[in-house]
Order: sequence, then structure tokens, then C-alpha cells
Amino acid sequence: MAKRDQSNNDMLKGTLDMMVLRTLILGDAHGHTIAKAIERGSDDLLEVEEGSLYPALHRLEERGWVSSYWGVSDANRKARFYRLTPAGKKQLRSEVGRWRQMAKAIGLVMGDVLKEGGEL
Amino acid sequence: MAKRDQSNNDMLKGTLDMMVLRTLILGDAHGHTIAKAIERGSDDLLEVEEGSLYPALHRLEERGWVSSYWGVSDANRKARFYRLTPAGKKQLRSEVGRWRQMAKAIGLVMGDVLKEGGEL
DNA sequence: AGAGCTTGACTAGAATTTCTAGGGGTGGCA
DNA sequence: TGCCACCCCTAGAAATTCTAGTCAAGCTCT
Repeated sequence: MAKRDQSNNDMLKGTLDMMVLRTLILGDAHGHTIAKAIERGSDDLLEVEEGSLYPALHRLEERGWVSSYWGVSDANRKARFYRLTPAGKKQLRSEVGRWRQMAKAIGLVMGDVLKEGGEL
Repeated sequence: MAKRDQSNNDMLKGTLDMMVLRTLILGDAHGHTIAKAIERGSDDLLEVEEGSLYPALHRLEERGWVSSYWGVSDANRKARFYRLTPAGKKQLRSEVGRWRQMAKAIGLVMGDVLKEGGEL
């Protein structure tokens, strides 16, 4: 499958949960679907590993941000669907706010270095 | 000292090194100075804990991105100064590229949700 | 019917980074 | 003298992600 490279890891720490919650706004979905949605949604810039996704899903459920149930996928296979709870929606709002702040703060610190023509 | 709240952690994972390297472009500096520079540079949105900074500095030196030497600070105290190495500059360029991509990818995935008037 | 591919869920263990919560030492000033 | 600001450091815990698998069932082709 040739992973893009290791550009992914590290920097998306803490953003996976946010992206999963965001994806579920569009409707219930199961793991496989969520991963593909995020990957395609990012123009394939991101790669979602199962080993990260499933623990994340379980984490989110444990905290009450999502609920789950067994169902049948489009491909007629048994699949566990996840649904965003009201608490999850609230959490998403909160995480989006934090992300906006972080991105802003980092932009401030990095300054010109981050701009397209940033001299380095 | 009343930390802002826990908004910091999590999401800036992997960005501390980048910000430290960026700060050193402006000239050699020691830990205390670097922390203050990042905090003030982010309009106090970020808080740099010593327990994160010093290990980061040692990590960067171990990898050859920075070199260090003992000196005397402006306040006339013994302090360990850090200097960006050529390899560190290269690393910074690489991390900046990764950050740009990450920010772009997340923007794509989040879509409207991230925009100022994002309906949620 | 059997082989093999695809979909789909899951987990143990390692790796990494950050935070918590401390411990020091020194210089300047009231 | 006492205290505060400056400055360095670390052990251990916490949290997330990745590596590298396992397992199962449906589909398709021969």
C-alpha cells in the first residue's frame, strides 16, 4: 500500500478525535468508512491507520462522545456503526475552538517562516 | 502561576521542536529565554513548561539540530546557550513543510466547521 | 467446492512526547 | 538576612499513535 512516508505521525496528535467527530456529523458510519472519508477528504494527505482509529473510536465511546451499534455495511458485511451524541457535538465545538487557537498561536510564533515565500 | 487551562497540551504535540528551532533562527538563546520568546510570541496563547522544554532541548542536541555551550545570561547568571546548526536549519525547513501540509489537510477535512461562522 | 481477495473489527506492545512535581543553585535587592 | 527571579535538570506518569499482527465472513472466479 506504500504509505506516503512518515510525514503523518507526530503532528496530527490530538486531531484524530476531532476529525472523527467531524466526519460523523455527516451521518452514522463505521470504522472503515470513517478512515476512507478522512483520507479522501484530505486529498490523501492524511493516512488513517486502523491501529490508531479503532482505539480512538473506543476512547470516544467510553467518554460518551459517540454511541455505537452493530449493523450491516453497504458491502453487506457486519460492521459497527458509530453515531455522534449531543455531548460529542459539544466536544467537537470545543476541539474546533482549541484547534483554531493553536493554529493561530503557531502562526504567530512562526511568523514569516510559515508564509509561502518564507525565507529560510 | 495559574496555567491558562489544559487547552495547551495534546494539540501542540510535535510542534514544540519546530518552534524552538524557529526561535533560534533569531540568534543563540538559553532555555528560559526560548520559553519566554515562544510564550510572548504567541500572544501568551501558548505556555512552555520547563519539563517539556529541557527534554526537548536535549533531544534536539542529541539529534544534531542544535549545539550548546555555557555562557552568562543578560541577568548575569550562568546559562546554557543553544545555537541552531546547519542540520537544524534543514530540519526546520522540513518541519515547516510538514506543518503546512498538516494544517492544509486538516482544513480540508474540517471544511466549513472550521470557518469563523461555521454552523455546528 | 475451494482458493483467494476484500471488507471489517480488534489488540498487545513499543515508541514518542508532554506533563507533574519535584530538586538544585545563584544574584540582586529590600 | 531573607526572598524572589532567574536558570538548569530529572524521574515517573499519562496519553496518543504506530507496528504488526490476528480473526472472521462475504464475494468471485475457476
